[in-house]
Amino acid sequence: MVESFKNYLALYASVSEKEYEELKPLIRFRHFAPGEFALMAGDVCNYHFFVEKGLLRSYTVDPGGKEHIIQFAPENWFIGDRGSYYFREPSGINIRAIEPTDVVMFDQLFVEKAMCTSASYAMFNERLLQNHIRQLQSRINQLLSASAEQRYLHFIETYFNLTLRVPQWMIASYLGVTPESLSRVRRDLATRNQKIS
Amino acid sequence: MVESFKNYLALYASVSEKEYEELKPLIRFRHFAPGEFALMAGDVCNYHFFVEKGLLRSYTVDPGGKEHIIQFAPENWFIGDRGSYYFREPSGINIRAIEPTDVVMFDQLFVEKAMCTSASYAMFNERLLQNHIRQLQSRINQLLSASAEQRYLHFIETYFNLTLRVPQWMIASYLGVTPESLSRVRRDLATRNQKIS
DNA sequence: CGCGTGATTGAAACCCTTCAAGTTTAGTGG
DNA sequence: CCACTAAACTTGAAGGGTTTCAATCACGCG
Repeated sequence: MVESFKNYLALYASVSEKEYEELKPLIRFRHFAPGEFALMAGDVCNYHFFVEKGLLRSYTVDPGGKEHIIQFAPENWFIGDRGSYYFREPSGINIRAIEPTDVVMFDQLFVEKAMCTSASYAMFNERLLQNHIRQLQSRINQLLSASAEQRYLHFIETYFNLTLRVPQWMIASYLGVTPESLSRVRRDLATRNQKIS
Repeated sequence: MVESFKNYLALYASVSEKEYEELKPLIRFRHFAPGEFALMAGDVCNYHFFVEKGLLRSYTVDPGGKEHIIQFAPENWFIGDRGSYYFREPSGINIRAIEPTDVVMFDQLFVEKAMCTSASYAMFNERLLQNHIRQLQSRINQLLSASAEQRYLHFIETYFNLTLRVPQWMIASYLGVTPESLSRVRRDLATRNQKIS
């Protein structure tokens, strides 16, 4: 067992070994095989997931049956549906494994306990929330203003390590374009770079 | 003075009259004329704004000089740039009055004091954050999946009262389409409704 | 090998934008 | 109260970026 969750909390939330041991009974470890669901749309999201190893994705399915990827979660990322989790509503999103994935699952009880146990955990939690908002905001901004090519360039710049692990059609879905369009964008970028050199 | 901020806090954050009086020295009242800036891109966002009367909007300006509206804030809404505010970074957004607007301005000190003074304020603040995330998420989802017409229908459904106060080109900007496109969408909707009746 | 999934390519269609007129509306000063 | 102006909204025609649909290619795996 790698226990990267422990290391992560120590590093970013200053949770000591002793504090972690207190909290450990409240968390659950689980494995997901590729394609397996961690959350199905319609269910209430009872857990947040921390990815120790592997890769998850969250996505919605529109009325036309098309998937739209909300987020990828590789190692040391959190994923879940805060809206559903916090307001106890059925979730509109699915969370599913891309690779074989080991996660830590934790719920509201854990968060409350952690905030009591470790003073810095509350601050960490706040920072997580604020950062999440910042990231969502920036994505909205991009969807409003950038072309397919600009979005793709921004994606590989920001998540370069993912481009090798995620099938291309999922990246297209994340960017809000069709797989065909992304393929053409990539071809045009490649031919343009050839001409330059 | 209407003091709708006081009423709002009493209603949603269970802040008593006495608690409010304690906090009042930390807030600032201000008026903005139409077109006036409450925050200019490049500055750090030092305050959150609560709109007592009037209407604000926040927007970004892309490299091509086009405006993209992030949010409208009518009476009893909060507006600000959480990212800039929390991480102390220069903001990328402008906040500006559409109508003559009275606001309450408050900063981190107010929030911290409020959380100490009123136990329920912390919960309220958390709910505000979570709700914000939920709303951003839903907007991303819509930008990924909905056509101009669907977005417009969703907008008038959700913010009907705003459609009468906000110029149409700003609604277009919020939806991520050109004013011309929105005009056509509206015409098509109108003629279609005529045929039905 | 053959199957399935993902990636690519082409051609046509579609939605939306752009640009360039008009038209309407609202506000201002005579 | 009207005339004038500027801004907002509308409309048309042309163009661009993306999608759609269909076919083909590439690859990994039972």
